[in-house]
Amino acid sequence: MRMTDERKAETRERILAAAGELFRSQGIDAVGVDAVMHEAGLTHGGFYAHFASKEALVAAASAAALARSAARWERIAQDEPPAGALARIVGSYLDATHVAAPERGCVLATLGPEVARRNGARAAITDSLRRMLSVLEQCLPGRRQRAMRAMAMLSTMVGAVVLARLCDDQELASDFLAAARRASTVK
Amino acid sequence: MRMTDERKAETRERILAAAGELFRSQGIDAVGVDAVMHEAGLTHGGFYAHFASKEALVAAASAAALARSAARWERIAQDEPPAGALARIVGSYLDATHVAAPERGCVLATLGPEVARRNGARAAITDSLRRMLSVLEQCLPGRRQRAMRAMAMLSTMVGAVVLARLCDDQELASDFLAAARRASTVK
DNA sequence: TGTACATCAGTGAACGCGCGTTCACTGATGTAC
DNA sequence: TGTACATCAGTGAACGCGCGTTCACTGATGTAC
Repeated sequence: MRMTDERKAETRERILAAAGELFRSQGIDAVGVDAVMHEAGLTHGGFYAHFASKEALVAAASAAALARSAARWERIAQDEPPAGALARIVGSYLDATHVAAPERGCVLATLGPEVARRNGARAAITDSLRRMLSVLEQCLPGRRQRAMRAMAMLSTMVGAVVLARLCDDQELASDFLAAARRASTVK
Repeated sequence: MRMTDERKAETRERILAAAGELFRSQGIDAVGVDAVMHEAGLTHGGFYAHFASKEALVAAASAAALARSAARWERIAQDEPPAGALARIVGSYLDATHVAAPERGCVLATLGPEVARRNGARAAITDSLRRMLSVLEQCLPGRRQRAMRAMAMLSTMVGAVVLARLCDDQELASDFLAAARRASTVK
């Protein structure tokens, strides 16, 4: 069944995508290698042709998933004027759709604490985290303390999504999003 | 070895405290019932005299740990005038000591996404979450939109601690804390 | 162009291990006489 | 007050199960002649 290098790379991407979705929706430790491979349409034994260990997959999948978010933000910032880009980024992040779909959502809010405990994964996402901060910084109005304001804004966004997902009460959840939106735009 | 009801309750508290620390520092799925019981100075078999299942422990330990935070905030708000209380609460939350000690830190930032995936635990912490919001609201200056501003502030605090723990770079981590402190006090 | 061989992504059975849970037990303590 | 019994928190061996990882294999495809 030998495939060309290109097809192998495609399979690897499929495994990464499956892992990214499953880890985000169920948590890293709750998802086994076999579940990831099954989701990717393969059997579990083939996993080690692509990754050295589950830890390596965790790092690669977290990094890939966050890199997608970073790339999307960068695309928005290139296509629109700063104020509009910022509104789009913040608006889509602090949205009930995002809260309801962790499997496709921001890794910072779905896996933040879990990734923070794993040195490999933590190191692997740092680059995307900086890229996201940089996009916010570029889009922010005014000149003073933009880096700091970008960090505070990202903190508010991540925290609001985490807290909205924690709420048993739908109304409280959407209040968290509204409050964070207000804090991020009125400024 | 029969103990009086009081001693049984003490043992239960010891199990809850051990679970609270271990879950927060290593993650819920990474900590087994036997590790919790060993940390509490007991053997694993006795666990089921206190809890119906690991899930029940997760809910009880998360709730107990967050309730401690809520009680501490309430005590501070009672002992000090609003502005001072707010500064103390925010200052100790957005502190490098807090970031460095997840095992004793706020459950929202250490286990937020993990608890959000578990219906039992999520329901169990809602009360403490509301109490914490209520304390912030009481301490906030001004009258307009206090509930909303309290939610945005808690979001910023939780997000900043999550992100500071994610940073591979110590300097970036303390920048997140400083940025969140600034956003929470300048207002 | 056709044939023989080498490659290696993916298969599926098997491994040791630690998990959550169960259970027969034990022995210190509370209760009844 | 002293003795016999009941209780049940805690012990430690055992259970079935799913985990991460290994490995002999297979067969479609690339390469050499």
